[in-house]
Amino acid sequence: MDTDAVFRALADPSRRSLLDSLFARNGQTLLELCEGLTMSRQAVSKHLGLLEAANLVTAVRRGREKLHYLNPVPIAQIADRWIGKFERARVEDLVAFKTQLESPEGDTE
Amino acid sequence: MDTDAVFRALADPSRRSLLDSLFARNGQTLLELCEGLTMSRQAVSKHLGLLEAANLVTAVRRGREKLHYLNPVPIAQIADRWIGKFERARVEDLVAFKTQLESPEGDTE
DNA sequence: TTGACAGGCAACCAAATGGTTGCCTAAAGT
DNA sequence: ACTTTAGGCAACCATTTGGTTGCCTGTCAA
Repeated sequence: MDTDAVFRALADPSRRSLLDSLFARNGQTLLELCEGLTMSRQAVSKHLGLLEAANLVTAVRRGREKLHYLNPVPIAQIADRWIGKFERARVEDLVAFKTQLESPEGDTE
Repeated sequence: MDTDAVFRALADPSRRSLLDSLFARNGQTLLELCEGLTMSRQAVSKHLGLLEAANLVTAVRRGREKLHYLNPVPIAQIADRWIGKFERARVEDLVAFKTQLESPEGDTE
């Protein structure tokens, strides 16, 4: 499990919004993921490649198209690393509270 | 809350090991954090600057030294973003299981 | 079988990043 | 007062990174 690949993959805003897109609708093709984006298909393809290498996205070929699925496991491992076992419940409640406070406004990223 | 700063701060292995160091012992000074590291003090200082800007580390000046503390909240927010409310329990159990399998060996990063 | 469509590969470019060195400020210790 | 110690600031350098364009492979439909 290559930890570094996960963090570097998450470092880019375009890749994060790709994950958001898959979180909203799982199993999209490359061209579907390109929709609404300004950059070229090849750019998106590269990003997906990094996300796959980091195991954040799993891809399945079906005929000539490729379906992409979000894999939440590496993300859960991040939280596991720096949040103490006993701290966890407290911090998660705090986060839920904060996001509820902020959500009425918007704040996408 | 600048999300991008958080992810970019986490993207670097040196910065992640700084967080590890603070997770092991909270409230360290710059020079303490430099111990055992190969890079220069200024490099570490820069890294800490990014971690502070991302709000992953909170620093308090005491006299001429500066104490650094790990803040787990932004990390919890990451998990919140891509792990569905109902998926969470399942994924966390899976991660706990996987890390238990891997832990006997070592695998530091 | 010919054309259109989904995607991959490689070369290339501008910008950001991690690191260095050198010098500066401020708080303690003697 | 002088020196040491903790840390900050700025300029600079090599490498990486995100993006582009151009071309190639494979699958489906007419």
